[in-house]
Amino acid sequence: MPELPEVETVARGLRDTLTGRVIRSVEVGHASMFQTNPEELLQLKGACVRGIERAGKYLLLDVTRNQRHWKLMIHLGMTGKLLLIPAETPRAKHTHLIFELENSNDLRLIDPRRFGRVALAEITTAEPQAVLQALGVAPGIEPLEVSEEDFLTMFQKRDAPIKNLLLNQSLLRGLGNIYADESLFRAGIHPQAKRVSRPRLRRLREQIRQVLREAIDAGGSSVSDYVHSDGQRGWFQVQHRVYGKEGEPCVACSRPIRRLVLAGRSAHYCPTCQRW
DNA sequence: ATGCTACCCTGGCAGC
DNA sequence: TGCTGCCAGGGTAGCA
Repeated sequence: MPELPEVETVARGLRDTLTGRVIRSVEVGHASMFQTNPEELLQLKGACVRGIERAGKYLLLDVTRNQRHWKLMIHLGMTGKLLLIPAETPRAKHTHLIFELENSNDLRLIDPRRFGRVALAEITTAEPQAVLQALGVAPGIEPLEVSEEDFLTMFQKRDAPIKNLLLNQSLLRGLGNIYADESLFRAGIHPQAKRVSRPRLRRLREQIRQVLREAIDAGGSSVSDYVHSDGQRGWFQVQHRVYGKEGEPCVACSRPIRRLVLAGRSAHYCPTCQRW
């Protein structure tokens, strides 16, 4: 569920409170959540969280103990929540990871559908790239950092519908269904368009950056499950122009928004404002 | 190499 | 009030 703005909001919400904290105990739940052996997570008992960052839709925590250094990857899938809450809070159903911190708070991962993933990699002499690969982090470029030239070359030679390409995390990492649809609408490009021209790709890049920045400012989109690490909802959903608006009038031309299925997902678009 | 489908899960909601 | 079917912000294996 969470895309780049939602994951960025979670990372920001955790950064100040989590950085410098010691993990007093570790509890792991359903094994299918763990890409690496869940037993390895138990090594983090007594470790200190040094920092938290976001790469695409992945959260990356730096953790150290006795000169050893790990990166912990947490992906929230569709329904994952990462909450920082008082330790005495009753355990929610579908809780799959608990870090009890030394300040009487817990960091808890709750994910009903279990589409999320957790992986741990020790940082030794390996190249940073190899560590990210071991953690299963998609190799795509950050959409807020991609240069115009890289963006153009990335999409120009591909033959798939532009919406499918935007969802491919090994090209750009961080866009999901909501922000792909919203960016294409703002750029006036039909989701099924192929071989999009350079001027229109430039416009698309600008609109992607714009919509992501606006969404981060609004704390992300809370459509169903997503909440910040403190349980608060995001508010960008009220600014959606096409996502979830099938049948409603287009904000630009008043004709009804339509929906089709692409890459196994709903694509929402305006058939008059968005051109092939 | 690239593109597409089926599948992984649970829960909420509309319609009967 | 059930029940059924459909839908959902994620990714990936396996096949053309």
